[in-house]
Amino acid sequence: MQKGSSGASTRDHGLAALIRSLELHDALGPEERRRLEEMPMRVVRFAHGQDIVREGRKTNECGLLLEGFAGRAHFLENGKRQMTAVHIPGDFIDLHGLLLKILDHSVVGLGQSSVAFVPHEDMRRLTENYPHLARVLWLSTLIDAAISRAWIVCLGRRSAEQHLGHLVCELYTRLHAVGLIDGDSFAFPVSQTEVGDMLGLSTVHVNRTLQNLRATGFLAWDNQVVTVRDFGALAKLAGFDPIYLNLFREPR
Amino acid sequence: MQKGSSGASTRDHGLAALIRSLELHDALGPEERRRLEEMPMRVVRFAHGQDIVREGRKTNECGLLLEGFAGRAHFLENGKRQMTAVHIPGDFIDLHGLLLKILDHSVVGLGQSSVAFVPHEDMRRLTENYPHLARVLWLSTLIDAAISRAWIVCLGRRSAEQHLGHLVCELYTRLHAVGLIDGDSFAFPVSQTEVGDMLGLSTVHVNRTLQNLRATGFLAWDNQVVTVRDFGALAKLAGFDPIYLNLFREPR
DNA sequence: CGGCGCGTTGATTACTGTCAAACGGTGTGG
DNA sequence: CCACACCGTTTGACAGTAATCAACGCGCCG
Repeated sequence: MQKGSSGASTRDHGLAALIRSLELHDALGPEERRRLEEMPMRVVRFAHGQDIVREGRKTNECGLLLEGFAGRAHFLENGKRQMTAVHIPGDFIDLHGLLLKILDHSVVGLGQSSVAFVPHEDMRRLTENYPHLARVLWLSTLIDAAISRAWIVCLGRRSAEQHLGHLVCELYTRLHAVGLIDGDSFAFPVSQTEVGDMLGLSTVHVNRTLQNLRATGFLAWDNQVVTVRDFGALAKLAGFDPIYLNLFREPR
Repeated sequence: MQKGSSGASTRDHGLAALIRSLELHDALGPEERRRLEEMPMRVVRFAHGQDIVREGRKTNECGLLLEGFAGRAHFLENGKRQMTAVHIPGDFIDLHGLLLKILDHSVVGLGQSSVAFVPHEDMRRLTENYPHLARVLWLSTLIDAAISRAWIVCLGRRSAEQHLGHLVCELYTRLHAVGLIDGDSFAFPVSQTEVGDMLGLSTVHVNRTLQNLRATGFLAWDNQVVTVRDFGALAKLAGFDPIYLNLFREPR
């Protein structure tokens, strides 16, 4: 873990990502926005694979992902690993730690990432004084939960091809919503082994499944860059319906 | 759906279940408890398999499960079904609907159940005026999310035997925490097909997996009654660690 | 040059789904 | 009271999916 030499620009950039991310679901008032901007935060950069938050630890800060990706990783007795979520810039990676106290999983960096840590007491004060902001933050954890349910459905009842396609659709849609899609592609700095940990598949099978998907022509995935050639067709193949991401503004 | 002829006793009983359930994680103040008890609610009974909340519907009430079980059910294009959670008495079954507005899944009754519906505006007022109570309610949705993550881990990386064992451990632990375990067993009024929809398995495979588990002697499961003969051994087999259920009181 | 991580391929094994059928209990109609 | 249909459980045979084991190629870096 390296202390962030990154100055105010990373901070401002990340804050903008958070606010944009929250405002996907409901507009914030100027006062709410100002309070968020005033939050004290400590920016830290992480290399690929580093633990951002470690399982079982009592935390006293919330991590806000500024750049890069992060995954929630659960480790089993037998050494296997299962990821349960992927976070993108603007996401709180452990907002649930604010109330859960002890986390049952780690959060690891995917690619180079930077995270702003905000003390729990500041978050707490914010939620106590600004009930609407508290609801929007609550909502963001509810959407995380909705994404978890979608993962359960994919794991339980979809084919490997559908599941991998669904993951791409999910990431594409979420990244697109916060303006992080470049043309029709995005960098996704993870190995096929790590994709396997997201989908609950072996590395070998991820490789073969990916080949099948590439053969459809709906997407390309090379050198850790994913290109969605035909989103509609991919979404149909994967049974992806973005409704669960709640990407519409509405008073909450 | 039948209107509840059930009088005040069902209501009081269910309210007690809610408060006991919330107080598993943090004590409530007398004022908070009183406010909860004053909530207007409409009690409705459901038969097995009935929809309690229907997918895609805009709701204006939250359902609080008073008696019986309920499952969150997602339906796929091909007619398959995957359940993503099981609720027990004292749980809000769609508290997330308060902020999500549109639900991406249905909630179906498992066994005969009764549900108290509370208008969103009352819930909203409660959370605005009582920030601590809001946090405890938020926490309850975070624990639901933690349970979802555990399901993902089971689906992705555990054997069918472990997964089924984990489900039994989860239910046993949660029911025990609210005093709903009778001796060392509990009624679980679902068919093996429905268990399959929880575990992402076919009915036939549920049957065979269950036989394997019965053969260990750690549990019995007959006539929809589950008996846990050796919880420690079952938990070890299933890799079950109750930490994620947050069953300890702490200021939140 | 040699080691290493990652992607890829082939062969084999294990797990799980599907199809089909039988069994037992329950409720209904004759 | 019995015949029958229905539902859930159970069993067997078979097919399909995914894990495992092993090996190879390629690019990168010391």
